[in-house]
Amino acid sequence: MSSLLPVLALRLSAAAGAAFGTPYAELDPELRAATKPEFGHFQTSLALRLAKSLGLPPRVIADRLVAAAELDDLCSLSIAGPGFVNLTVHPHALAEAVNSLPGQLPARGERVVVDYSQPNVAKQMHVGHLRSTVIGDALCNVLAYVGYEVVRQNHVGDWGTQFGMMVEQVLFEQLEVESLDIEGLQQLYQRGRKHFDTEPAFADRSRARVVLLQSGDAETLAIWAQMVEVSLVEFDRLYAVLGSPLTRADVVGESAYNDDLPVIVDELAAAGLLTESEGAQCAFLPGFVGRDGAPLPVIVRKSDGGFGYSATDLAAVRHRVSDLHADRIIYVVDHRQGLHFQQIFALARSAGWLPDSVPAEHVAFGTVLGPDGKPFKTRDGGTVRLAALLADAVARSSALLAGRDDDLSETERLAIAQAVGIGAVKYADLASDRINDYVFDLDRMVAMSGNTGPYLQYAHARLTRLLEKAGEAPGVVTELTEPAEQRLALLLTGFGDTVVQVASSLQPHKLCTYLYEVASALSAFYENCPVLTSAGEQRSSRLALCAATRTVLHDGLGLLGITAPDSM
RNA sequence: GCGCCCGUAGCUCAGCUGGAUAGAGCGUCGGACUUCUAAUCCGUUGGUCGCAGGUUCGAAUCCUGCCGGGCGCGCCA
Repeated sequence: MSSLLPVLALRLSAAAGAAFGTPYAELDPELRAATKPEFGHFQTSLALRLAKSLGLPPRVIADRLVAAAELDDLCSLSIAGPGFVNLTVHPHALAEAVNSLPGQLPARGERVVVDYSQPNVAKQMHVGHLRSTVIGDALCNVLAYVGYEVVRQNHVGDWGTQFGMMVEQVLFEQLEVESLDIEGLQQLYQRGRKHFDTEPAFADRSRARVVLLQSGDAETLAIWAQMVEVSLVEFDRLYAVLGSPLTRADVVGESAYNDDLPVIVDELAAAGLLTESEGAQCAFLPGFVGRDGAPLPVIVRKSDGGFGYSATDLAAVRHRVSDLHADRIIYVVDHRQGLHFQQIFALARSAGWLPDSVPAEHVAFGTVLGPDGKPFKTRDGGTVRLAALLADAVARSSALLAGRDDDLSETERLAIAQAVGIGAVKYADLASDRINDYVFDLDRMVAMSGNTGPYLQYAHARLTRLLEKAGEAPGVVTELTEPAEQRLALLLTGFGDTVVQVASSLQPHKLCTYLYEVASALSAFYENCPVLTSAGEQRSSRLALCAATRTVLHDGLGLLGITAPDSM
């Protein structure tokens, strides 16, 4: 017994069954955290909801429920208001629950494939990639925690017509690609684009070069591979700065599906799902309409014979189910691609590549906005480089750190500034519901008060210091007398349920909200309950409570992909 | 035109598998440092939950219709 709520809910269901007949034991009592301290720790409105079907006044039902409940060992029950049943957990049961907080759940024998980050070769990573990477990392951690085997897939944009143009420009300029960095590649792209638009002969050569690339011409592939390499070096660098576990082993770029694309089209055609329309091979699915109510196609093969991005996405779905044996597929991609994924999932199911037993979910997220409330851009309208953004954040936290008088070494200070700056950005990205847009505001992100990363990190650092000073290893929680310590203990027991909920709803902000509540409860505890200056059993019990809180904060931040330094 | 998403305190956001007087933070104002790290804490101020109907014993939450905003709707991904 460790997570209180499920146990209490089960017992209440049993009580309903005993009092009103077996079928009622199936009812979820919908046990919730009490809305007010005077209502105890949990509350249920079960009696109110049963009033109609039982034909009895709610309070009578509540009376019988309480009489039938066998909960004396865990909590006391009371009836209040129109018929709410309030549960107040006994301190010893609460203490026991804190002492046996569950960790990572056992393997469930299911594999989840998570597609996220998706940077593009020859382009600087920007804020859009930040969101996908940060949210994707957090979800991978959470899914692993609840027992999934997580397979990361970084669907890097490394294929397509623009690479024909870029290779052609490299040859034209007689460049050594190895000498370029990511910025050099991006500028090369811009020169190539201009060249393409102004010189028809070059445009023709570029188109021919795409064919060479896709058919495996050695010289073309070599130049392309160098551009990919330069880009991956940069991605690796940024993942390191971000603290993302993504590696090259997770990169399965668009190019990886090149050989599958004809097969995709053939299989769709064989299944009778393709129609030629305006020279393109299209799948028209029921329920998808565009402007003027016209049927909306999924274009798998373009009129010029090339494959559309939908073909690549379909190949990826197929690969993930049949080769990677995914039991669940997740795409962390911005909300504007919602319709696209609806189409891909529907078509993949029609084609038999995606069985009904495998859920496919588009984890959509909103746009990062600038101070003007419009999509985040530099002053001249350019893309904000992720590298610059992160450097700014670290500089900001570093400046705050510099204002403190402590005895940290320069390396320690740097490491903390890094953890706080990056943590601040990540937390801000995760703290509100991902579907909402948010304004990128560094001042707010690095603030030490409010629902921010630094605030949580600070709570963790204080606890670490306190436990170091204690001079004894924390034992177990034995007494919880003060309301502040009960409230904190109660919250700690909700950690596991919160993580399970996030694994299901794929909403990391629920974990943020929970951790913030823990940190707030810790503050109240801190104010009201002296730890180091208390004595005897009270001291050791409070130390144990602090240790448990520190673990929850540390692990919770870890699930969010945020480092929790031991001092700040 | 059709579709998806959003609209809660001055600002930024929780709450929305319906449940007791709608919660935080920031900001305002006022307090607490020979610190369990004041990068903190406590108090104060503040809301027609976009509008109108409907379902219900009960609606910020569910349904319908509006209003306002964002995004999407065939060969970019």
